[in-house]
Amino acid sequence: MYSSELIKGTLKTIVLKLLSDSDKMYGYEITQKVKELTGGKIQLTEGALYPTLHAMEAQGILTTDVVNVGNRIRKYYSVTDTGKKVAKEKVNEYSDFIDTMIFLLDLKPKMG
Amino acid sequence: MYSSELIKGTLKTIVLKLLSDSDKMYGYEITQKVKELTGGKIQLTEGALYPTLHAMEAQGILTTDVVNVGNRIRKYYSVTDTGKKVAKEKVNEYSDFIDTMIFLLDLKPKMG
DNA sequence: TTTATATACCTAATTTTCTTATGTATATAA
DNA sequence: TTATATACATAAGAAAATTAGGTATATAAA
Repeated sequence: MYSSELIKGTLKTIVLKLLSDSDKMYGYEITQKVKELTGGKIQLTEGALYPTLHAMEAQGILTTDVVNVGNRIRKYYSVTDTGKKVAKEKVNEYSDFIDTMIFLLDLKPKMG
Repeated sequence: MYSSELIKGTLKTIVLKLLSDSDKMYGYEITQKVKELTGGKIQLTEGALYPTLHAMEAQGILTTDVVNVGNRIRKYYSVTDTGKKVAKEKVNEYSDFIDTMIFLLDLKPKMG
């Protein structure tokens, strides 16, 4: 787990990236996917995630689809057309930011 | 200029890196150096910088040396031995974090 | 000459964003 | 029957920044 201050400001970008690459995902699923993909290094907290999802829905970036699974509720989120633009902008901006930080901190990034 | 949320959480790391690579720097100088190195993409605000410098001094990470230049005051900051450790840890942690974000967002970092 | 910009420090109120804590409820494994 | 996992949500508080304001000197431009 990274110190919490590092993760600040990356939540929306991460969520939009994951949702852009899949048809739809629900909140809990997003937390688990991020945990899995980062080997537990990033664990989104529900207290941060849910309000952010609600805000992005209110902004027209996401739409929801509530589904009953057994007796439990699942609220699926999908990226709207507007949201897809926002997602690309966010990811591109973060990519540029990372390049700037790599230069500023004189880092050697690993290649894939 | 990046959207302000991205820069959140990186201030201490940036300041410690710059101070580690130079003998001493004063607050205003740090803002100008960061602006110069990033082509204006990152501009530290004094309202964030000065309280952070004071906090790091109180924590024993930095020491100060006040100098008169003409009739103006300059407060030079240097990294202590403890601070050098903290600086390395911060930069290493951020480096690791960037690798994780590159993987998570599926980015292609530029090489130096 | 006076006005704007740059240098150089600082703090306080507010806002943004997150953590922590709490709540509801079902399903399942120990 | 008790703990853990699933699945949603909100609210109080903390952390970290922005915005706005203050003091003061130096210099370039109008």
